[in-house]
Amino acid sequence: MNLRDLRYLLAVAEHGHFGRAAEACGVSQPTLSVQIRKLEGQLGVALFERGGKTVAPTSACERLIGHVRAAVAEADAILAVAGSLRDPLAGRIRLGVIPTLAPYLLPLVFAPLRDALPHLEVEPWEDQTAALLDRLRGHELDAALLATDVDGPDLASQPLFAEPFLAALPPEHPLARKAMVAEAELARDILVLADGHCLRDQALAACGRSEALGGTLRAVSISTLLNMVAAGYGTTLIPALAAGAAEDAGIVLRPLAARVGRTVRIAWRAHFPRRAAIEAVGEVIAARLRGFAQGAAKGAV
Amino acid sequence: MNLRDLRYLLAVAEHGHFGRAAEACGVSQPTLSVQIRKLEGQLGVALFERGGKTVAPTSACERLIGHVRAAVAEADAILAVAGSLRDPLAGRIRLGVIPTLAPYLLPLVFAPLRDALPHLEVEPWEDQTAALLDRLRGHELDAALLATDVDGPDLASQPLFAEPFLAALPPEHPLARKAMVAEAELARDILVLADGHCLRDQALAACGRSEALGGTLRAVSISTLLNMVAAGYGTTLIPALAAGAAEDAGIVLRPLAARVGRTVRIAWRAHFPRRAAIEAVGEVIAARLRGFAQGAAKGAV
DNA sequence: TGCTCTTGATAGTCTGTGCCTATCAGGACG
DNA sequence: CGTCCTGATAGGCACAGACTATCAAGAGCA
Repeated sequence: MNLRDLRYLLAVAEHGHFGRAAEACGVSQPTLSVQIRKLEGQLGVALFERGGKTVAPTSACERLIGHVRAAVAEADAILAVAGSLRDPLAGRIRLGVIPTLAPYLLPLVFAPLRDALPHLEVEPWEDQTAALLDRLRGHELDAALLATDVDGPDLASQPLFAEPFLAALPPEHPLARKAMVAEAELARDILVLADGHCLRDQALAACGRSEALGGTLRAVSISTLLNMVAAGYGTTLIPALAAGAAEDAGIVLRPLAARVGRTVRIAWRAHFPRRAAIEAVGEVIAARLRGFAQGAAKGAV
Repeated sequence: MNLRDLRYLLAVAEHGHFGRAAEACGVSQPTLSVQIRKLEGQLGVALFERGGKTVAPTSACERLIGHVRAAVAEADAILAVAGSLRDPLAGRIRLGVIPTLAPYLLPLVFAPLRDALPHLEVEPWEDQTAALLDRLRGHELDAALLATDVDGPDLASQPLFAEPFLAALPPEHPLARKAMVAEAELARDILVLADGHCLRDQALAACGRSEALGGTLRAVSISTLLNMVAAGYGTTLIPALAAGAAEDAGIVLRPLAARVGRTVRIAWRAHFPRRAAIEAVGEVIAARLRGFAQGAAKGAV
């Protein structure tokens, strides 16, 4: 049994006439005669009573035709839905974003994404790098915005923009009097995020330490860190997109002598079939942040 | 797009593995790979993301799969319903019966029909011959029990049993003293049914008249006729199956000298596809009435 | 009654497609 | 680094579905 046969059956039932049904189906009349007869053979029931001039559906046909209509309607629905899904720049993209990026980047790119890709529904998911990669590999996410390289042949990625780090100092800190801070100078009293944040490792590496300061601080967000710095507990190192939040907290920001920073990139499964959507999202974000590396050093976003 | 392809799609989605899905479908793995890929091409969307070891449905696939399941389920329903309709001795037969036969025959054959053809639902419809033939030709009935020959190449029929006529007389009627009545003797004061009843014409023909007695009587049933006879308004001629009703009304019945009668037959459209059901019904009725022609003359049914 | 028109069925043929086996390619794992 | 697993690809075969041409059966009409 075949969907085509079911359409033929519907056509004959509707027209009550093989010739006109064949015309409606765009095939020849013998084709319809043969296929309907074959269908009757497969089903084991007569579907039509062929009289001299009339073709009338049998009661068996009437019992079946509701299901036939339903099957054909579902098949049409499949085609219709597939048609609406055909646009690679439409649909939903589940996008993971690391916590040190999400609160500062997403407000910047939401409107551009909506404008440039109106049919793409970007659904953000905030978590740490390792969790995002797990979800990405587990098909729970389609892409992720990370600040680290990704490895493994199952994933691919593309850099979007460079984000410098800035020294964040309490106003009364001695280093706040300098126009520029050397990374190593922060090592003495730097505060870093909790385990699992890529920014923690990057900040420690930047100032030449391999271990965090002893202590119980387990800051889970840059926001917490900034409050600690503002209260004079120490210094820290923040990504440039968080500059606005830092200044709002009354913190002094200084560029770093070696201009260290991180590269934000978008990652996806190598076999993900809607790569075009990923690349479009990445391009919109990159365009929004273009020239950011230069401007950020001067505090402009 | 093909129902087979949809089943393949469901199998791959369910197993997440082309090889095992192919085994479940009873085809080779390359067949599935090719057909799924072809389906993706037809739909214009990727359905599965093939990773190194994993096959995961895309979001498009998840959007479509409900319709796919529905289409396949409807197709299965078609097969299941067709299977249940396959028995030619099952289903519904709309059976027309003429009014001079229905009230006397149906009570006799209902139980035998139910016993012999338990899956066949015989739905009686009572009307005069011409109306029954119209409905039969118009596919509103599947068969009809008539007492006349049918003509035309579009209809076929088969005799079931012979039903003699009996003279029905008021007890005080002069003819009631005779053991047997010659048909012509009834002509003087015979009462007949209204226009359209085949029995009217047959009764008139039997006693050699071509016109009914003048008058306003338009009896629409044998029952009315019997009441008229019982009241002494005249004589009539009834089919043997109505003998019981006549005797209940206190009417004297006499066999006819020339043994005229009618033949009850079943008629159907020549192209009606469930001829087996018709013939089975006819055979049950004929069997029930077998030997009736002889017995009826003696008043036994 | 016989002619013609309509309509579905049948025959013969061709092409496309679905299936197979054999083999390749890429990634995982010891 | 070789081996296994898994999906993709290639080549060949067979059948199904489509076409054209034609037949057969009824209906309508002269």
